[in-house]
Amino acid sequence: MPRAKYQTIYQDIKQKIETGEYEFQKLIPSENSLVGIYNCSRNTIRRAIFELAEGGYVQSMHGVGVRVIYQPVSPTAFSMGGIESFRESAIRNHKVPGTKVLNLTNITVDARIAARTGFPEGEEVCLLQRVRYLDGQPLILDMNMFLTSLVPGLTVEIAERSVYDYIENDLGMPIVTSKRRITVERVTELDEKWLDLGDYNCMAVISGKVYNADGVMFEFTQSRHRPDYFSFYDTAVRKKL
Amino acid sequence: MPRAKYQTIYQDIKQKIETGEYEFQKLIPSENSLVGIYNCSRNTIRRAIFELAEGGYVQSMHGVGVRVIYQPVSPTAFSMGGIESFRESAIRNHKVPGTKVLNLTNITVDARIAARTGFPEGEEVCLLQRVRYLDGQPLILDMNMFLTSLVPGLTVEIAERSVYDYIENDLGMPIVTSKRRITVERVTELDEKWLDLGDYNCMAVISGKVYNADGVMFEFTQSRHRPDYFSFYDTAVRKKL
DNA sequence: TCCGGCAACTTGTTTAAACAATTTTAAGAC
DNA sequence: GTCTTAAAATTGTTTAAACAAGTTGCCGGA
Repeated sequence: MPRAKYQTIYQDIKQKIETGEYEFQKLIPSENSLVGIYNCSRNTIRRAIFELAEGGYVQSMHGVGVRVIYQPVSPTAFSMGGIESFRESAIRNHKVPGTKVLNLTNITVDARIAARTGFPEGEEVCLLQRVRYLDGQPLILDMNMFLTSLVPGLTVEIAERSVYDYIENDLGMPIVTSKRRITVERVTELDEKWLDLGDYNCMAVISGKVYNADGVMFEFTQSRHRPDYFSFYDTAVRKKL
Repeated sequence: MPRAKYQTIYQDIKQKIETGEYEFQKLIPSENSLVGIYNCSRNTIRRAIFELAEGGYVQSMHGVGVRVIYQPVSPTAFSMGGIESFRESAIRNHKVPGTKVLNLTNITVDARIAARTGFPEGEEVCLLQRVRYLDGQPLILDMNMFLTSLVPGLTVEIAERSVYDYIENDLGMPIVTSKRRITVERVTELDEKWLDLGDYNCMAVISGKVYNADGVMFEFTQSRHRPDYFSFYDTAVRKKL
């Protein structure tokens, strides 16, 4: 439930765009009109519009108006984007999610791991490896490392359900920023052992560092996807220097 | 040259972070301090900080301060992110760029192309295919389609240099929003013909729709990268509903 | 020593206003 | 009719102020 006014307005306009009430390529009402509609100040309207522009819904044009540039995405395969859990993505893509936990152990960060993940050497982390199923097919191999000091008490039951639910709701630690890197890497023995790969010799890999509300990196994650079930979306707005 | 005050402040703080004057994991001066430093209002400071947060440089903490979470990226291979041209990316990655134009023809959009690109059927577009070299190695296969009505007068010379320079500087059409999709696809005959692939049977593919300042999609682009030279960066900030 | 509570500081949200920059529209001159 | 010019409308930037909400630290009381 959005408590801030600009979030309510954002949601309302977004919905009007998605349902077609505000048509593709047409202009939405001017900022001053929206001030009257939502009974708020122009700044609040502008903030909502700003977020819509970032999501690729609209584009502002100086002296002209705000144009709708949203078009629905054809829901092929398994699309991603933004910060969301596997479970959230699966539901959004109308797939039945499944999870098998391969490994859940505590380890100490050595030099090699420190260089690859960014965790300080000597720190205690919880290593979690999982196979992800969509409609029964094993398609994704997940590896997570959580700082034990910030994410204690992980169990196989939690890992099978949703670790993010546990972190945000049970531990009460908000997740804020996520820095990700997408690469394509060669298939490994582990990939071949656990996934249905066909004759693919590459995997789509998302590596990410996740920061909590204190700005501390508490998770390193690597997600290996079978190529034909991978699709990542991104909207970029060009900055003027 | 940033003309707006918040852009100047953004650049200044960003530089202080990159040079280490504002240290990793430390807090930058409070908003009220920055108001004094830059002699402006708090809103202007907040806007600069907001943009820094979006770029993954800082993270605001309610009631505490603004923490630096920037760490330099190890410059492996060919990294991407944001909206930038091949030439800009190459220079940023300290590689020598090269381009060979394979094809430059005008075609009319048929039903199949319309479905894949989003261009209206019957529209005239300019089809451009290029091989991209980094330090002499053929690594990327680019395909672009430009709306002829908005991007007229394309020549092989322009295609060898930089089409974006031509569009933004010569035609004076600002590029604003770019919606991209990253997938991994099987190698095609064209890939094998023009690129050094080794035994890879997959390619990293970036498909994008590019919109100008009028909110009109004027370009569809597909960029096929050899896996080991592909790396895409993204920073996501979790929204509160 | 421990704990409560208050004060000070910090970021988050909202309003109001003024001016700049750009585009569109309308009025008017020819 | 056509062109020029002015007015109106629209988004972009900046300032100022007030209050809300969260965290820190200090001080005093038990």
